Amino acid sequence: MSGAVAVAEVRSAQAQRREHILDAAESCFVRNGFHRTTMQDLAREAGMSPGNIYRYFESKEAVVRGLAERDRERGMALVAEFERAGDRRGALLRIIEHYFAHMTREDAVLRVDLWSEATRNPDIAALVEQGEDEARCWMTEIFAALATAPDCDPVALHALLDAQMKGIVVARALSSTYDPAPAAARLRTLMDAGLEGRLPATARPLGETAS
Amino acid sequence: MSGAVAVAEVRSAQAQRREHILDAAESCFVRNGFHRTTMQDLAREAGMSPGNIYRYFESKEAVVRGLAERDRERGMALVAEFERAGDRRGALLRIIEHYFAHMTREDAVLRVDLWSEATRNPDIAALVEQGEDEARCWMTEIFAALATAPDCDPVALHALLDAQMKGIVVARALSSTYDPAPAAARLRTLMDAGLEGRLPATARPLGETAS
DNA sequence: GACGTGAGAATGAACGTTCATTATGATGCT
DNA sequence: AGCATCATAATGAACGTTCATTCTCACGTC
Repeated sequence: MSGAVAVAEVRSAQAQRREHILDAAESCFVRNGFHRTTMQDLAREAGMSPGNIYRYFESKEAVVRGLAERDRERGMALVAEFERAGDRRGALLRIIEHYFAHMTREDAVLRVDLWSEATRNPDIAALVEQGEDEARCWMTEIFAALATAPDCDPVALHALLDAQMKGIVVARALSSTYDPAPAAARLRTLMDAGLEGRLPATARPLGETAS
Repeated sequence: MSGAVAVAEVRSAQAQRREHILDAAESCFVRNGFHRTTMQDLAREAGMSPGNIYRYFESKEAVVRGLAERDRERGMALVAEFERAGDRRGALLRIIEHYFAHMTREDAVLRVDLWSEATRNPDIAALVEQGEDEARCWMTEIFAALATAPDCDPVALHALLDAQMKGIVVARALSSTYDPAPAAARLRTLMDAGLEGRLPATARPLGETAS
C-alpha cells in the first residue's frame, strides 16, 4: 500500500515538475518565441539546470508539444466544467467570456506562435487540428440545439464565428492596446443573430450580385 | 548621358538582385519559416553564394524586413491600381477577390509567420502596423462613402471585417484543404449587410442580454 | 550501497557573418 | 584591335559564437 502511495507520489512529483517547466516555457515563449528561446533561458526561468530539463522532456521540441497538449487539455477541461455547471448556452457564453473578453496578450501571442509553428511542424499541426476539430464539433452541436430559426446552418455559422475568433486572437497579439471586450461582444452578437436567422444568407462564392 | 544610363542600370540591377533574393526568401520562409531557414538555404535557393547576399542585405533580419516591406508596398500598389481602374466599390471587391478568394496557402503561411514575428520584433511590428493602419484608413473611408444606412458605423464595420479577414488567413494557413472562396463570399455578404444596416447592432461589451 | 534527483561543465554540430581571393566586364589608352 | 586598369560582383572557406544535448559527479534518501 505504501508502495502504491510512493508510486503515486512519484508520478505526481514528476507531473508537477513537468507543469513547472511548462509554466516556465510559457513565459519564455511569450517573451521570445519558441525559436529564440534557448534551453538555458528555459532552465533559468524554471530555476533548474539545463540538463535536468531532459529528465522531464525528451527534447526542446517535446516541450513545445507538451505546451500545445496542455493548452488543448485545458480547453477541454474548461468546456467540461462550464457544461457541468449550467446549460449549454451558458457554457458557450462563458467560453466566449473566458477566451475572448478576458484574453491576455500573452495568451494571444502564444496562440499565434502555435499556429505559425503548426504550419510546418506536423506534430504541432496534429495537436492544433485536433483542438480545432473538437471545438468545431462542440460548437456546431450546440448551435444546432440552440438555433431558433429553421434556416440556421450550424456549420456555416461556425465557419463564420471561427474566423472571427481567430482574427480576434491575431488582433490581440499584434497590438498591446487592443481591447478584446468589444470584439467579444460583437462575437456574441454575431452568434445570436446567426442562431435567430437574422444573418444574411451567403450566395455563391464567385460571380456578381444575383439580385 | 551614358553615365546617367549606367547609373540607372546599376540601380535597377541591384534592385533586381534584391527582388530575386526576396523571391528566394519567400520560398524558403514558406517552407521552413524564418528561424529554420539558414543563410545557406537562402543562398542555394537564390543560386548564389552566402557571402554575396550580404552585398544586398545587411543581415538575415534585413531580408525579413525587406520581405515585409515589399508585401506592404505591393498591397498599396494593388489598391492604387484597382482604384485607378474603376469605382471604389469595385476596388474593394477586387481586393477581397485577390486577397481572399484567390489566396494561396503560401501567402497565408507567410502572413501568419509575419504576424508571429511582429509580436516581438519591433521593426516588423512597425511595418505590419503601418500596413494595418493604411488598410484601416482606406476601408473606413470607403465604408463611410458607400454606406446606404444612416446607422452604419464604418469603424465598427471595419473592426468586424478586419477580424474576419485575419481569421480567414489563419484558417487558410492551418489547413491545406481549406477553401477560401466561401469565406470570401461570407466576407462580402457581411460587408454588404453592414453597409446596408442589416447587421445587428452590438450592445455593451459586458453584462447579460438587456432585453 | 543503490537509486532517484539534480547541478553544471563539456561537447560538438550548426549557423550567421566575414574576408581574402577570384571572375567579369566596362573604360580608356596606345 | 589589343591591352592595362579598375570597379563591381561573386565565391566559398574559415571564424567565432551559440545552443541543444550529453556527461560526470555530487547529494540525499531508503
